[in-house]
Amino acid sequence: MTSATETSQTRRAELSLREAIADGSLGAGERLSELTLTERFGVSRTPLRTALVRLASEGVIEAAPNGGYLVRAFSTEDLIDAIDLRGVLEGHAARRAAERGASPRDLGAIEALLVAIDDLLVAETLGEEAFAAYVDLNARFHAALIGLAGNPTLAREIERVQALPFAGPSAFVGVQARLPRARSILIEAQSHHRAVVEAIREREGGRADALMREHARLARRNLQAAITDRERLDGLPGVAFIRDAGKRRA
Amino acid sequence: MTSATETSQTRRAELSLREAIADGSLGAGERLSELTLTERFGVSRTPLRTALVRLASEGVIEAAPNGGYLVRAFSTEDLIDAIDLRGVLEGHAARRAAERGASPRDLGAIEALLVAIDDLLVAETLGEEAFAAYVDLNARFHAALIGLAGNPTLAREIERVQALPFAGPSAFVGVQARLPRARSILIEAQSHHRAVVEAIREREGGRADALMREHARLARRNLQAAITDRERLDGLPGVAFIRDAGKRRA
DNA sequence: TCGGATCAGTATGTATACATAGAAGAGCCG
DNA sequence: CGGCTCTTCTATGTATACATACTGATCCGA
Repeated sequence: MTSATETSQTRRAELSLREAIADGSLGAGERLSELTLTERFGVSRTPLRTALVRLASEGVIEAAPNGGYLVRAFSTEDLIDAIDLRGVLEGHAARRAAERGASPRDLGAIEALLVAIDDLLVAETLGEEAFAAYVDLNARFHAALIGLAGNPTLAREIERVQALPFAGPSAFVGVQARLPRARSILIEAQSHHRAVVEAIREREGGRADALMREHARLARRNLQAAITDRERLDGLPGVAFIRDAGKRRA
Repeated sequence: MTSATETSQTRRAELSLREAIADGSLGAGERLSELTLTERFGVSRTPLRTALVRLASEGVIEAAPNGGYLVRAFSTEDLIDAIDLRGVLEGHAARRAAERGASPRDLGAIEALLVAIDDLLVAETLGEEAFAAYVDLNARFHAALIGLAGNPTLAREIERVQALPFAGPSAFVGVQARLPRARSILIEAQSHHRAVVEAIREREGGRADALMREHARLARRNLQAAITDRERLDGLPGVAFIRDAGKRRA
């Protein structure tokens, strides 16, 4: 293998495709021309098609009826559904973690993440880098929480739902960076984090479940705030997806 | 296109592969040789590889670290996790259906399925064909129920979880065909069906949720019965998957 | 002028050729 | 006799060639 880049062509095609869709340079509903994409990404059709099949099975793109693929368009309702679904799945993960019990070591690791997030939030205002750090820590917290459930199947499904960028744990936190009450929303989120860890420690499964569902509603709230203030959105990751898809199955 | 079979090579490869895995002729953990499969299925490597990528993204097979694919091996715990996950997702679907309300027309359609199932269960003993009819009606009931939630994202995820054959709505009902209390278990399942439709009609979201979770436990009970009576299993769909996968991620 | 049909261009689905990396076996050395 | 290494072979990942089906436009006829 050419150790120059040390990455397979398929991976390159997949990452390039994901990026192009996430940043909106391939817009929602747009038809994907294989030939165009091959020269744009510098790979041949074979690895590109592999990437297309993968993204299609994730739901980021969809197969057109008469061949080819389209960038999937999501309606506002679709986004809400996906966010709620994440809440349900993470809620179940938290419940299972509480029921089966977490080791002091695992609890310690996750609490260390909470302390790190606290450290970020003591500042009065949060700059770009602080937000980036928050997004990173938040993602790690959620991953750790899911790990506590000890259920690889569940973890896999959550990962899949999050493959839709707007459904990730930090979806639309970027909205908060441009809102005056940014910090207060993050503080509320962190409050949920602390409470769910406590619930897991105390083996309160129902409470842990409810907390994570409510936690997902924060993302939904951000989404709705963003919709009412549409111009605020430009350039935010995941925004490229928001376009009312024509028909919604009844 | 060759109208002889009127089906794409990719679809043929995918179906053949699924079937070979489900019936156990490709056993859990087995390495998949592309060349062997191409001549076995009568397709070339390109559509076969497309099918492999698809099944890998579904979790039926997995990519080997150094290239190629393996039939995925599932431990008993994995099966339980998948069944529980289905319960959580279907429970959420039922809850949403109850909360948003179902039209009399939709409720009528789903109740017609219940009546059809009732008709099957009045017989004292159930033959092979009655079981087949039950499996079909049961699958349609579950599909209709999920449809009532009006959430395509959720429906899609449930479909994905069920792609693991042992997690489908009728998983391990075949076990019941060989158990003395076969009919009584089906009657209990049907009781759940009726109750959940009633809960949806009465907009009792929490009840509907709990019922579907409990309903999934029936499959789990069947699974456990099957495990204790392992020899009873042979030839059952989904059984080919049961093989304790070596390590389970902590 | 509008509708339809035919034809050209193009894109996708499929097959196959090629290169490289991993695996297996044989031979050599200790 | 055992272990290590080299070689050969095979399988996968990638590139490309080919065939067919769809898309679009243009031309003809009503």
